Amino acid sequence: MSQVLGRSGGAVGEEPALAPNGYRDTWCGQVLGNRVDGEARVAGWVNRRRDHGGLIFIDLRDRTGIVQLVFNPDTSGAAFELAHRLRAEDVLSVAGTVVRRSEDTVNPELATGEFELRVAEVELLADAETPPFQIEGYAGDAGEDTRLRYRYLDLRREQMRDALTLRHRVTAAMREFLDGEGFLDIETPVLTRSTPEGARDFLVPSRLQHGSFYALPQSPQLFKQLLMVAGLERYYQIARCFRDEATRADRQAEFTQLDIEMSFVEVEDVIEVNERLLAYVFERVGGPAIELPMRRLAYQEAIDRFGTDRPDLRFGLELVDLGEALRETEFKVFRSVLEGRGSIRGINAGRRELARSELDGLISRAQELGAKGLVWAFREGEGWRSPTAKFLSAEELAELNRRLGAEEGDLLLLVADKRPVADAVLGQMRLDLGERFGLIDDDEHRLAWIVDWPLMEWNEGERRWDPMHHPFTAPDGELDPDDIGSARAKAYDVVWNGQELGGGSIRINRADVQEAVFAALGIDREVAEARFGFLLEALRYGAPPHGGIAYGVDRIVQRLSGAETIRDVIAFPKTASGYDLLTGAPAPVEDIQLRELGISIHRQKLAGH
RNA sequence: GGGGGCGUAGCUCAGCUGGUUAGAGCGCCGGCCUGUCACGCCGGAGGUCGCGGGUUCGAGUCCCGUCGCUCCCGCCA
Repeated sequence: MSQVLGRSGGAVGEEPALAPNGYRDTWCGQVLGNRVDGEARVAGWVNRRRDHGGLIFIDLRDRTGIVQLVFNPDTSGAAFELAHRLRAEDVLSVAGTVVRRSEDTVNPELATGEFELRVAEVELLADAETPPFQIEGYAGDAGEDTRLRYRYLDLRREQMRDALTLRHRVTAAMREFLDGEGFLDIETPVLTRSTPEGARDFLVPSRLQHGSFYALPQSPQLFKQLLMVAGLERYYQIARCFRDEATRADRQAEFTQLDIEMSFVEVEDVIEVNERLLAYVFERVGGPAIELPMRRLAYQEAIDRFGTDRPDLRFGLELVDLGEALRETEFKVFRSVLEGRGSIRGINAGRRELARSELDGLISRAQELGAKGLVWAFREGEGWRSPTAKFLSAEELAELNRRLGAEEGDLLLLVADKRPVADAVLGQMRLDLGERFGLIDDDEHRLAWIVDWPLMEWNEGERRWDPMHHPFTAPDGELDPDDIGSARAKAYDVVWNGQELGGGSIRINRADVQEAVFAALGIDREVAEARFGFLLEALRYGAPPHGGIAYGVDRIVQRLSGAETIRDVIAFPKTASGYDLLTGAPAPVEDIQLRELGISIHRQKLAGH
């Protein structure tokens, strides 16, 4: 992933003024030009020591950067003696004279490289054991498990400081904007009620009610709706959320959302405020400029043209539906798919030359993605060069070429399968090919709203309707119980270069509509009352029309910083299997703690096999 | 839950079809060095080859199990 911010655009912003104290009166990274020949005191960590015998250089590091210290026995014998014993990561406070370096000793690589501090006085504030890895190594970073085990050392690295600084600037900009728009920052509970829908909950046992559990929130969804019922009108929260599901490069079980909710709004109102929010945040942190209003794309159009509900709009290679061209086909493979109400879809990948082995690679990739096969072809004259060409009539080939806009030499890829499979396969292959053929410009940024979502989707495995977003999303228009499949939702996602940044909806604000949606989802009245009775009840007491959105803060920062994984923008992340390698969590607890909670655990290992 | 990759010195890694005493760079320790900034030069220490079992005359290397890290699928309303 490319870095979106220029270095000057700055993960690290202008440093705030430093209140001088006994340890320091300026930052290491601050340009010392205005203090030349004056006294200065700085504090920080020994980044590197270069001992020349009669002269010792130390790079002193603090949050803002590095300054070179010079220890010369002619300046201070005592300081020189101490400097000789200093080692990496020792913590110092030093005072001395700011000196402009001579022309030939300037270090252009260093922000403070024109200056140095001639040390007269040094105090060793803390000494450090040899760190398990070099803070600024150049043989390659330490492995991630080592970095996480000693995260407090890993965070001393400039790259990590920059990531956390950027994260701060992003959340600060969010707060600035929302504060200016009249939103209230309100905290909601972390110990809450389990709602078995959606992801697996993290549970917290109750000591006072054995056998009962709190759940950690998957999102503040219901509480923010209650805040709207309560008349708070505009709410936001940078909220920690928890989902007990597998971790990924862009997913942690514990993550941060920017959660927003507004009253007396429709879809357009929410989108309008949020476009300005994103533009403001990006502008404040030096991210890409956002043109407003942002592009809108209906869900169905996104699926039709890109095979996904979060399309990367930076390049073409759009999907084309080819069923019409093959209605009468004799080719058995296509025919049986069409008769089974499947679809045949294709991509024109443009004029390419691929070896047979590369084409085979495309076929395996398609199969890996779930397709039974992949038809490849190159347009040649009026027809195709393709193993499949002989099964298709000249008219069919001509019509396929026309629909795909195929010109001489263009590579055509077709998938025949159930519609969702064909979409998923071609949608992903489109991304693969865009990358492979260099069609994606890293400096280009396309943000778009995906709107006009289906309200529900059919879950074939469970043979029931599931909500596309969540069960509190307002239907667009009346809900027809006999035609659930065509119900639309007042929902919207914002997508950036093929990644979902956030999503939301107008919520149901009437109890009868909420009950009808629960019924359509196959949640009967009693169950609905038991699980969501408090919401239904609140909706009966005068709930304003309301809606909102939630953003993945970690992902936004990851994207802005160009980090490979979400873990690189989280101070203390967990590993793929959910461990915190620094603290050792999760860990066994004392038996007495379990007894207090009324929990018994089978300790299999006590048998001692 | 499933599939792939990885695990060798403090760190990053090399180690061939199984074969004598397991190597490199950085770091660390000692010595020399007054303009380096990835300082340089000389010398040195440092290994349960993740762990357990098996095959073999012999295992870092092959097999089984297990633990950990990681990527992907499932999952993530």
